[in-house]
Amino acid sequence: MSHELFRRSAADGDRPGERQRVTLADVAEAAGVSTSTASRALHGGAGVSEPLSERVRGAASALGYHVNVSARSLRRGRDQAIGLAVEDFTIPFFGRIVARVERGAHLRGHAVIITVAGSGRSEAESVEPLLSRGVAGIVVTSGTAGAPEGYLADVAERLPVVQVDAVGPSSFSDSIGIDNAAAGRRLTEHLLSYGHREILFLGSGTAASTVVLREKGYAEKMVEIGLVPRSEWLGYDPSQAFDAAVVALEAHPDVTAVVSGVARTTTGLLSALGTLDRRDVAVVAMDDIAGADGFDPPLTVVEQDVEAMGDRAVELLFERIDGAAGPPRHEEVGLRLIPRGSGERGPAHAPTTEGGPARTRHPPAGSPPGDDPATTPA
Amino acid sequence: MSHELFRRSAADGDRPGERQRVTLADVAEAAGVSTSTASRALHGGAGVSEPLSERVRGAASALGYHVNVSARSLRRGRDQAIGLAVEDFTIPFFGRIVARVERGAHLRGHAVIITVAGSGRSEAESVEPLLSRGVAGIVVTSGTAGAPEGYLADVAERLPVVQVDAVGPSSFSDSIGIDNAAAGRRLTEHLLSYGHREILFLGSGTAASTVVLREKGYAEKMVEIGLVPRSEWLGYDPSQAFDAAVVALEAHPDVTAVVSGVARTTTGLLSALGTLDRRDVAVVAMDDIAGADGFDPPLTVVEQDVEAMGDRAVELLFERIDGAAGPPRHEEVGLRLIPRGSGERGPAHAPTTEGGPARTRHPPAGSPPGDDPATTPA
DNA sequence: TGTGACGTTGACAACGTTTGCACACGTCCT
DNA sequence: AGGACGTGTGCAAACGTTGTCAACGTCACA
Repeated sequence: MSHELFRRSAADGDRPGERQRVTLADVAEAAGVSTSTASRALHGGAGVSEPLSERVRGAASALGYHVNVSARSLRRGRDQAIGLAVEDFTIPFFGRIVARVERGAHLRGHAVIITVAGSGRSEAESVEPLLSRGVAGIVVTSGTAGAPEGYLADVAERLPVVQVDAVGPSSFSDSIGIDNAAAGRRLTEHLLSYGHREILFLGSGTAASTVVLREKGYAEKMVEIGLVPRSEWLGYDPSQAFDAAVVALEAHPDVTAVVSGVARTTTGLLSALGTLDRRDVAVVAMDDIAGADGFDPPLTVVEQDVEAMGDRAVELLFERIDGAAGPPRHEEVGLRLIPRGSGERGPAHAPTTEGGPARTRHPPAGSPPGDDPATTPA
Repeated sequence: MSHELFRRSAADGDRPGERQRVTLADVAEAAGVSTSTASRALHGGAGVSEPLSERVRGAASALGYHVNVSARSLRRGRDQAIGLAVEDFTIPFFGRIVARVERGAHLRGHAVIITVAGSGRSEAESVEPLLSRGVAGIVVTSGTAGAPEGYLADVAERLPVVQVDAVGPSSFSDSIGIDNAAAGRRLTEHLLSYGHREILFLGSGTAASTVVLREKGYAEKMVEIGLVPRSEWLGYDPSQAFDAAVVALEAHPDVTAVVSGVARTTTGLLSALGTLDRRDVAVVAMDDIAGADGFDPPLTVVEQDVEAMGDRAVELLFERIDGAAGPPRHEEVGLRLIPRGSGERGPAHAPTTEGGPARTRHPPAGSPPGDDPATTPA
C-alpha cells in the first residue's frame, strides 16, 4: 500500500530521514469529525454510528494512521505491554518460554519488553525499565527470582507478576512450574526399576531452586528404600560441565546409573561418559534436549510441558491484569517420561562392595511394571 | 529501601492493587523547585547548580521516583526502545542473537521490544506494534525479511533497520551476516580433501536465503572440480527432519559424505544415518549445535561467530540512531571450522559406478594440507 | 556606577491520546 | 402537545515530560 506517500510531499520536518507522523487529528479532519469521535470509532468500540465509524476507519487506513502508543499509555496510565524477565535467552528452555509468552501477549494485543534477570544484573536493574514504562504485568523466569533482595516481592504488590519455572523462596505472586521433587523421584524410580542401586545425581549447583528440589526428590527416594544418595554439582557453565563431570564420575567409579538433574550439564555428562569409556552407565536426564535421540544410546528423559507452562503463565498474568483478585496461585504442569534407551539398561556389573545378586543386563522389551510413561498434571 | 512506603498511606486510588505513581511534580515540590529544574537535574545533564541538583536527586530517590517513559517518549517523539524481530525464539541461534542485542541495548539505556517475524505473521503485523511505539530502530533476523511484501523496505526509509543473518533480496538497510556461499564451499572442500567424491547437500528448504546460498557454494565447488552436485530439502520442521532425511539418504545410497547445510535438520540427519546403519558416512554441518561433541563420532562443524554478529548488529543500529548517514552497509563475521571427527573420515567404499582408485579409510592424523581450520572475516 | 553578559531558574506550551461532561437532536410516552 | 429519554457528537481537560523563552540575580568590565 505504501501509505507513506500521502505524507511524503509534506515538508520534511526536523531531522533528515524523519517523516511526519500521522496523528488522530489528521484522521479526524480527513473524515470531517472531531478527534473524540475518531478515537471512539477506531478504538473505543461502541458509541459511534456506523456510517461515521466507517468513514473514520477509511480515512485512517488511507492516511496510514498508527495509534501513538506513548500518548495512549500516558493518558491511560498503563501501557499495553508486558515485561518478560528471563535469566538467559541462549538456553533453549527459556527460548520456548519466550516464544509462548510472546504469542500469548500478541494475541491479546500487548507488546513484550524483554529484560535479563539474574546473570549478574540486580533485580532492580532488571525490573526498573519495565516499571518506568508502566507495563501491565511481568512474567519472570529466573532461578534467582525474589532472592535475596526481595525487590520482586515489592513489585508484585503493585503489579501482576507471574513466576515461571523457578519459584522464589516465599511465593508472593502467581507461579507455574513443575513438581521438581516428583521429577527427581521419577527419574530415580525409573533407574531403580531396572535394578540399579548405585545411582549418582548430577546437578548444576545449589543456587537454582528447581535443581535443589529435584535432588531432594532423588535423595528422598534413595533413602526411602535404604540406599545412600550421592550428589555432585557440575556448575552452571555448560562448556565446563564436561570437565566437572569427568571429575565427578571418577570420584564415583562404582555407580551404574546417573541422574542428570538439569539440561545444561547433560551433554557435558554424556561426553564425559564416552571419554571415560563408561558407556555402560545408564542415564536418565531432566528435560528433553535437541538431538536426544541422536545419541548412542538415545537419551531417556523426563520432559516438562514447557509450552503449556508458557501459555498458562500468560493466562494467569492476564487474568490478574483484567482484575482478578485473590491470593497467589501456584500451578504445575505435567511430566512425561520418554524412554529412549539410555535409561532402560540394567547395571552392567554388580556393585563391588555389596554382594547383591547379579541382574540381567537387559530387561524384557517395554516398560517395566510400575513405571507409567504418562503422568497427569499435579 | 521499600520506597513505596512513602506513598502507601495515600488513599488507594482507582483500582485495588494500584498504587499512586510518583511524578516529577512530586519530586520538584519535595525539593522546592520547579518541574523544569527537577527534569534538568535528573535527566538534562548540565545547567543546574550542584546544591540544587543534589537536593533534587535526594528527593527523587527518597520518593522512589521513576521517570514515566510514556510521557518522555510522547514529548520527545521517539521512544528509547528498539525493536527486535525474530523468526523463532526457540531456535538456539536466534536465542544467542537475542541475548546479545538485549545486552547491547541495555548498555545504551534502551529497552527491547520483541516481535515474531515470519512464521505465518505478515511483516506488517510484526512491525506495526514497533512503529506504534516509535521505537528508535529495529533489528530484524528472519529468513523472510523484506519479501515478498517489501513492507520492511518501506519501514527502513523512516527508521534505522539492521538485518541480521539473512539479508533480503534487495539490501535496503544495513546488514550483518556471513558469507554463506563461502561457508558452503568450505564445508564441501573439507570433505573433498578427505577423498570424498559422492557428496550430498541437505538443507531445510529454498525459502531461506542463507541456506540457498550455502547450497550454491557447495554446488559451485562440486562443479568446479567436475563433480555432480546433489541436493535434497528436508523441510523446516526439525521433528520431521528425521523422516525426510531417511528418504533423502535412501534416494542416494552411494554417497559417502553429507553436508548438513542448516542446524535445524542436523540432528534429524544424524539420527537417520544411525537408523539406516550408515554411520560410515562422513558428515560436516553448518553451525555448532549443543552436544555436538557428544555424538559418535563427534560432529565436525563450520561455526559462525553469532555473538559478534549480535554485537555488531546493535552497534550498526545505534550508529544510525545517533545520526550516521550514508548508503546501506553490509558486514560479515568470520567462520571457523571445528574438526571433531565426523568430517575427518575418508569414503568407506569406493563409488559403485565409477572405477576410481580405492582410498585409504583414514587420512593421517591432523588436518590434511590445504585446509586451514581458522578463517579470517570476509 | 551603569551596562551587558552570563549562569541559573521558573512559567508555560506543547506532544497525541482518551474520556467525562455537556449538548443537540430525534423519538416515545403520558 | 410537552416533557423525559437515549443516541450521537463535540469540547476541553487531563496524563507526565521536555524544551523554549523570559526573568532574575550576579558579576565583570567599561
